[in-house]
Amino acid sequence: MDKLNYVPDIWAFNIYLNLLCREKMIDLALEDFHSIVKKGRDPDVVTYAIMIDGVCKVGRFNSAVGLWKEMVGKGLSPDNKACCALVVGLCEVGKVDLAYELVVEVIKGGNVEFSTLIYNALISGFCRISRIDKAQAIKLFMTKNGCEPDLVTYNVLLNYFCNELMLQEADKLFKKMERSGIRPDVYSYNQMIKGLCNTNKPDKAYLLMVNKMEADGLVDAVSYNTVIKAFCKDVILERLTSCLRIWVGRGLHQMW
DNA sequence: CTAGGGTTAG
Repeated sequence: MDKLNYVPDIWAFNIYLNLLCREKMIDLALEDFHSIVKKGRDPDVVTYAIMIDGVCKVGRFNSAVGLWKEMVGKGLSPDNKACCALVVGLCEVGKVDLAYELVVEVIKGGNVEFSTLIYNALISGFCRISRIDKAQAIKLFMTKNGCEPDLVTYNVLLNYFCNELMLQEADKLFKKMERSGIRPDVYSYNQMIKGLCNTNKPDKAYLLMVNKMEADGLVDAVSYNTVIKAFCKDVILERLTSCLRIWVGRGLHQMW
């Protein structure tokens, strides 16, 4: 095309840039991206989404933020996919605050319909930095905006509650999920098992696994590993305490 | 319906 002096239209450019990004040839992609303007074509939202996704995938988050600001600065309105590229990319490395700060206006603007993906990425990001308040607020917001929480939304929150040993909350959420017509999957159950094991109830975890999960065909290596590890820990703890009891009972600790 | 993407566990 260059030889023939044709200037590719924006569609051709985007397909080409996407290919370069997929091949991780980011520097070349950026170079050609900048030449778009020189050749008289204006990058559009798709171009920016491709580039933002591409730079995030190679860990260049500052470039992603720069591209985003450039896009907004040009008066382009980011759509669902552009937002996803930035949010998913930034949340993956724990920069959820920055991601939220950048897209919050777009989300609250109400002009764009968002997929659950973007909400889930934000909820997961906030859970990871223990901002459950923020995560819950986003869950409420998505429902209000006509985007129902899905299996992943629930699993992300279950993961949080189980990690924080808030089992009653986890239980409540689990039931709520079932009431909403969402069938828990292996992830959901494995989170519950983890919660039970970490609150010293490996027997309950075992029963859940054998009775409920096996029956539904929802059991995998993670389930068994979690329960086995908990049982092992219990046995070790039991023996350790009995050793210590004898040790103290004989007054041996006073010799230290 | 000419292009861009995928979030959660041991």
